Amino acid sequence: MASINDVAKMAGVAKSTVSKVLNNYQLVSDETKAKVEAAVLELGYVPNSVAVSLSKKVFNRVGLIVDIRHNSQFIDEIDMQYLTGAFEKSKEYQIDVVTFFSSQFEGMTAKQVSSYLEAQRINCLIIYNLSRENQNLVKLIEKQEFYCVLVDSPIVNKKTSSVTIDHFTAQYDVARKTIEENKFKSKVLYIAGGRGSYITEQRLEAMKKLKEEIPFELIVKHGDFNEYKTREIIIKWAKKADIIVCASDMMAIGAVFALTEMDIFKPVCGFDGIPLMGYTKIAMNTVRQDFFEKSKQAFDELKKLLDGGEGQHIVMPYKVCKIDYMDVIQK
Amino acid sequence: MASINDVAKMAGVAKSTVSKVLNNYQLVSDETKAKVEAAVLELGYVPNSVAVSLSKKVFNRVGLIVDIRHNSQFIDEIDMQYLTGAFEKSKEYQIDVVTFFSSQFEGMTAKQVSSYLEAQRINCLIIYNLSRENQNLVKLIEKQEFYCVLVDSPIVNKKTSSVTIDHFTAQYDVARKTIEENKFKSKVLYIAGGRGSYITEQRLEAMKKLKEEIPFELIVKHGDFNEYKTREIIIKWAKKADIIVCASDMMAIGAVFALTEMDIFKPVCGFDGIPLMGYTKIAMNTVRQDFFEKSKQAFDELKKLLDGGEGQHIVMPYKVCKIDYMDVIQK
DNA sequence: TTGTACGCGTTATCAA
DNA sequence: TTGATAACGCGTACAA
Repeated sequence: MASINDVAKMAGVAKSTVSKVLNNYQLVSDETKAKVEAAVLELGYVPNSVAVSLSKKVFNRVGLIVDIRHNSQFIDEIDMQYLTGAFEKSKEYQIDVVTFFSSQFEGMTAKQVSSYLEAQRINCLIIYNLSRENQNLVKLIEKQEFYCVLVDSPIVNKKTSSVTIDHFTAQYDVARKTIEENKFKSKVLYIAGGRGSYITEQRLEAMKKLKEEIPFELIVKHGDFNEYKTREIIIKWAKKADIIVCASDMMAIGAVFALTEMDIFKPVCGFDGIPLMGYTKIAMNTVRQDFFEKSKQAFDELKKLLDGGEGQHIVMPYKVCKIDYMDVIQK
Repeated sequence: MASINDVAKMAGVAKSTVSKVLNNYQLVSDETKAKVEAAVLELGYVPNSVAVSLSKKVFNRVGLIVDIRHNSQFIDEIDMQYLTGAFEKSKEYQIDVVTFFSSQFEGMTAKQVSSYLEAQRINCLIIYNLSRENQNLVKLIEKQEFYCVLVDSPIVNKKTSSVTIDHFTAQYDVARKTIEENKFKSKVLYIAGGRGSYITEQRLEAMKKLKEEIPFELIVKHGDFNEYKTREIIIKWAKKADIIVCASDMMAIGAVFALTEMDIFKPVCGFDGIPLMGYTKIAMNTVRQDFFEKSKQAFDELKKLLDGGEGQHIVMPYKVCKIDYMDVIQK
């Protein structure tokens, strides 16, 4: 591993001059610049990022906080899409990332979380699907000690941006479509996500608006994005409903499988558009969003913040459609 | 962020003394030790890892190389299990990890890969499911410039360990069981994985042995672990076979779905035991292995290498069984 | 047992 | 336009 000293020696200049060339200072003659660049190429010199960070006193490291729920053996593909998107961007920008699971922070105070992250030299966060119940993280964002980008939570301040789809309109669209496609629709069972999650609240609001417009009787139960819990709700409540609207595909899959076992049929719609849906061979309306792209966008926003930009709100597109197995496996 | 100087000042000792206390040197009086520890606690001092690495000249960073295939929208859960296992251990050992996709290194020379990794201060690798065709990585391992742990590739040297299940016996077991359960078994279609993959070769050997023992006619086709390709193989060859043995669950799922569409039934067995299988509601024999655990074990082996141990070969357990939806969602 | 001084690889400042 | 030198925070030989 060649160091800056080796380059300086080979180019016959001082190491501070090498540093200037590398960091694009103005006051360097073309001649010495050329000499230095030749030496850099010859030695295959790459600056030692550790030393750079020590000297500059800033070490940009991004903590990715993913809300992986370990209550099923199946690891949510959504989070995987989020992570791969962020990994890709981290390579592009040459910024280190560290992955965390939000469960890690439960039971800690905001102060504890903050020093835990500081100890790992993390100064930025991308938080996916923050729950309002995660008080410590919410406080962290308010304190603005870290640069933050929130995916699917509508908080913005000077150091915090937000990247999300319009959950309200999306839920409205997919539910309206499903309800209108069906003959019996006087009773709708809505299986909401986890209490405290921002997206849960927005989606629930959409259902309430739709209820006024159509109208119908709305039964709301919380499935907490948990397939098994949804299953139990279905067993208990499905008979009372004409149509079942779920706030996530995972819950919708749980609902359909439970209905099948009960040997009754009710229209169901989901939310997310996950590829797994293709494998279940269930054809239901859902909201398709590009998690990979959303995560990449989030990283771009983070980069803007690091470059001195102010926090802003970004809205990404979605599509109401069905997920087909053949489309999924062909890419 | 308190530094070692702050601690020294508060404790009224020299910073080198603080360092000694922190690094558990023997020759420090209990009295000063107590003073220093009190100051550390008081200030919430955590050593600056950047400065530590610069000073020690070693920066342990692990590159995780996963073989995510982007030829399907569905991201392989196996890799996700591998990554989460490694992430968990990285926190336990306080060692940084960086995730790479093997496709990134295709077309690079061994030298290029090596300096690319060096530039990122990576000195360890965990490589999941290495393909023999990835010549640059194979050379890297042989050169022993990095501490390596290979998951599912049987290479071991001084700086390289291997963690794997017994693919030969596992493939033998599941195929034998499936064949014996069935009446017609004179022709077996074996859909192998990617050419060049170590596991592909071991599993294929098992089929050849079995063929001699039972015996039956063995037709071998390469599905490259690709579901879509498997589909095409099935459409072309399924009629010629009594039983279909697949070298992975993803391929097995592709096979079953294709057979269903062709409206013919043939027994199929898979390999891996992925939770996705539960969602397809297909009941087939497969080899269940714990990817999460395998990855954690791999990290443990890496730690041993870093602590001065020699490379060794670790064999993990597996189980021949079926994957049930209800088991999957309940955990 | 404690403290001093130097090195690690880089950037920033200031004098030449 | 260049070069010498002091930080940055820590570990460690060596002197006290």
